[in-house]
Amino acid sequence: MKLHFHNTLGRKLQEFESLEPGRVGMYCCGPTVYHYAHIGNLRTYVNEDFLRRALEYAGYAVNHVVNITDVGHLTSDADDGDDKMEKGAAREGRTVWEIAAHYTEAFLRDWQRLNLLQPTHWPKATDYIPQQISLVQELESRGYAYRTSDALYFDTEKFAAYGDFAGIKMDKLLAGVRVDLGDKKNPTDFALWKISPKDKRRAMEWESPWGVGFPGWHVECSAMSTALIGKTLDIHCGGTDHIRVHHTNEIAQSECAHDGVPFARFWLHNEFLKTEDSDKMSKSSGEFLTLQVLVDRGFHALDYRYFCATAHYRKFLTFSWPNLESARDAHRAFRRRTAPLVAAFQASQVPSATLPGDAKIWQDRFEEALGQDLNIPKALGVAQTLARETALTEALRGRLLLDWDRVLGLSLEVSLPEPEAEAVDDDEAARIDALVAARTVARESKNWPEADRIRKELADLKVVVTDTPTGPTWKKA
RNA sequence: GGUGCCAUACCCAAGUGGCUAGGGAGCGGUCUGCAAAACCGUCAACCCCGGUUCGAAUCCGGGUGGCACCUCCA
Repeated sequence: MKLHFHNTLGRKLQEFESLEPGRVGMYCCGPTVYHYAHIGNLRTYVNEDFLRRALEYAGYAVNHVVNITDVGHLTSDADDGDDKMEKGAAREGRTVWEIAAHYTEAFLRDWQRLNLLQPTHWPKATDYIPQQISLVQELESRGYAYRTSDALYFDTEKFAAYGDFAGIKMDKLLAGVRVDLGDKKNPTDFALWKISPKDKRRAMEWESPWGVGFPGWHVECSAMSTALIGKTLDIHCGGTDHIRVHHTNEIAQSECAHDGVPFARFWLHNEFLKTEDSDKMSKSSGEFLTLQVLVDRGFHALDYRYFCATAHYRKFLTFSWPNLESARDAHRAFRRRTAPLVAAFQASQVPSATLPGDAKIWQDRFEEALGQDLNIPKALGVAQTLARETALTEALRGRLLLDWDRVLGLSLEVSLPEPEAEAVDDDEAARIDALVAARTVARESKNWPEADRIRKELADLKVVVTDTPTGPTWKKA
């Protein structure tokens, strides 16, 4: 099975090949844990999970690294700006370490609820300070760094290919008036190590050859990816917003420190989730939606996962409640349709070695979609169509769907828990049970008007009765 | 100002030169007393104007509208 990805490096579709046969080193930029992740952040991790799963589906062993940024960097590359972690701590009256622990935990909980596979490594930036310092030392010894009063900066002029990745035309950028140079030599120069002012203590700071301070915000990704994967990554992922500054700087740092060894071979960038009024979701603009808010509104986390699967990762996806509801309905119907098929396969005990020819065609269609720049919406369409394709036996369809679910990650083999029903006290439950029993009596004597009258009465109590082969069930609406 | 992206039916959304994408909603039906679910059927689109071509949603030019990045961001 062949995989093709749109590589930001070169901006074109390219057949994927790993450096080492059968093995993939994949680094994905993770969260800064100063606040909850919003559903826009999470879209990226869901898409990266589809990628991870598609690679494993294709037979690769994936060394998957997602960093946890628990050290504050400044809110800008210039000298001013606040530290996000310290800001979070001030906001909540806690220490930065408490903030990091709390939001890391919340993040991992979302990760699990979305059924995202655990990365091979979850490195924390603060656990890799020595590696970051030595990376900066490499750069300094090779002449790529210079000192100012407050920091050690990377001199982007020394890296000829600096603007290539993002398509920045350096001469035009220089004409820009929005960049305050401060002590920097070039507007694109960025801090490798920030030195704490003599008279001020920071919550997080470390000794270094340049004085007590903290690493620049691009350094951690370079240092940790090298430590855990190697100098050259097969795949590096992130949001489109990172192309311009973060990833451009990661490339500069890494390749200069490693004497030109290419930093990453494939760059995949996720497009944003937008809200209806065309804003991207952003924490800095105030209100934002978390996964918990969706859950509180009665959605299952996997409804959101399905929602993400309906759009290609390089396209904007517009969030609105009706759009999410539509995806939820599609998701629930899909599960109801596939559950009997999966059950039929599990009961059939068919040896799963070879696939009959007519099933092979479906398999090929699904894999082809994955291979076309990870076209999950198309793959999902194939799955939806197969679920209704009666030319294949139920067991065979169940077998294919279960196999494909290794990529879709919807946990089709288990049923989704019912949404939290409104709490009902014992007295009320007893009254409802009595009414339902009375209705059953009426139905048994075919007294339909009476049965319907009771259904109506229950409806007034916000109770919905559903008749099943094993008798009626009810739930509070 | 610089760079780039997008426009597909009621809604979401695939599609990159000929081959029914898919889903949700709606409508009609089958089946269950009714309801729910399921199943079947149905509906409809390629922003505008030119061009290339036997053939264009798809390629090219122009226009209009929307958006993103260039400051922390997924």
